[in-house]
Amino acid sequence: MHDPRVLLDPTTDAVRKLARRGFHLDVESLEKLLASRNSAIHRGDEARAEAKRTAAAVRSATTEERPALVEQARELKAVVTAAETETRQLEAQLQDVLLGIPNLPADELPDGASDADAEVVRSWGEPTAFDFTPLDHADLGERLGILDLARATKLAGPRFAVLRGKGPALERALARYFLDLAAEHGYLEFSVPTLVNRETMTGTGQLPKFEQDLFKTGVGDRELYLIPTAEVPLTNLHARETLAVEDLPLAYTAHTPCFRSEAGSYGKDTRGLIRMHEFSKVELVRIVDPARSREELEVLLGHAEAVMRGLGLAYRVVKLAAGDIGFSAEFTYDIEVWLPGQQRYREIASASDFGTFQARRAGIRTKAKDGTRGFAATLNSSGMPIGRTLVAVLEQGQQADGSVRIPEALVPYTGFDVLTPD
RNA sequence: GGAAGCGUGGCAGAGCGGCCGAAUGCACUCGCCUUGAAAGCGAGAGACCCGCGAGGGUCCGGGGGUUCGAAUCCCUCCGCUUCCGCCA
Repeated sequence: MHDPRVLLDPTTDAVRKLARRGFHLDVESLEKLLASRNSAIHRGDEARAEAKRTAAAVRSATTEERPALVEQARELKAVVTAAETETRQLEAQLQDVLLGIPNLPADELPDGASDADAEVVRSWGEPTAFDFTPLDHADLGERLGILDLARATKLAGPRFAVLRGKGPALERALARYFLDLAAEHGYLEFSVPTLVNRETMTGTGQLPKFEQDLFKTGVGDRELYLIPTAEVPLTNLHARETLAVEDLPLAYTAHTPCFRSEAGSYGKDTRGLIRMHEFSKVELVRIVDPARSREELEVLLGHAEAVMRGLGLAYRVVKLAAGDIGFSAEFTYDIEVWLPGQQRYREIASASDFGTFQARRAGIRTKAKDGTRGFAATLNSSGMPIGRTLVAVLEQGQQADGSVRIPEALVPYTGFDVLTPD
């Protein structure tokens, strides 16, 4: 969420920045709304101050003066109540408007609105060359007997997966490897709820605008949302808290299931494990001094890249286009892994700098030694999703005989170094 | 799910319906003292909102009510603790 005064300050250049992501900022109506809210607050404050003085006067008043003062106090109270009602309404309106305004994309991002407009920053590793026609992970998985998508559909519908045998073992190995790397990089591991309340979802920006992307559960009058990523609980751990600047950066990680409705992606990636309603992921979150957020993003990206390099997976890093970054982000790098089955790079992780946007929503405040107060900056990156990494491991590791070579770094976790067809 | 109790500042813990944003202690900040530290002494210090500022307002779990006036009274919701039941 933006500070409306900053947003309306011409030097912020918000209108132009938001236009890059196709959002039209209605400056006039926002200004009007802000001004009327402020004047309602002011009016209420004035009347309340007067009412307090009058109430104090009642006490020392003589019996004759008393009735008139009491009457006056009653009238003032009516004014206060009216101003408060108006303030509440205007405040709610302002909140509605502000919660719907996306973050300002950084100027360094390329123009454009799709992944085709992303700018390649660097590539690592060679797209695997095969002297046979590589299979995609779905075929590989079925042949190896570790993946059963048909039965998953029977259980829950499309976009769910069943893994069997060495499949789940590999999943578990990946998760442990990711978590161990995260620990090496200084991340504190958490185990968090995967079902969270509305406020938490609002803090990181999933709500109110993207309700249709989430799964929701309800029992009686209770409503909880299934997290689409551990970013949500991890970032909100410090919601409505004040953090000492000298304690930053905080680096947190968690391995959780993630649930996404994938509304609006009908027909996309219908095959295999690329786009699931449920998948598991190790997430990395950093809560940092906003003055250092862009440097911290580089650090975070480095940690995510280390995972890919550790597994020996060919990948590239791209800078997303201004119109393609998420609602809450101001800068995003994607890591794209090479998928031989598709003969292209596919997104596997996003590393984003949210500036103070999420912190304002969630109320993650900072206090410096000299007493200066502000909001923290939040960052996050996958580090990595288990399913998509498994896809890459299978596809990049496949061999002519239909077996799959397991990356060396994983062998200590799996206890096997090759997957062979049943 | 049933019963009882409790929710006050970073923590602990006072608080007759007006003099309470709130005693006191600890922790904290700055001075003095000390070779240094501790102790001791002195001073200071809450958060949030509106305002260029002066200043004003809000906040004693949340919401509502009574009253000229509520941390204090009433209702309600939430949370915590203990006991019972149920369960992994």
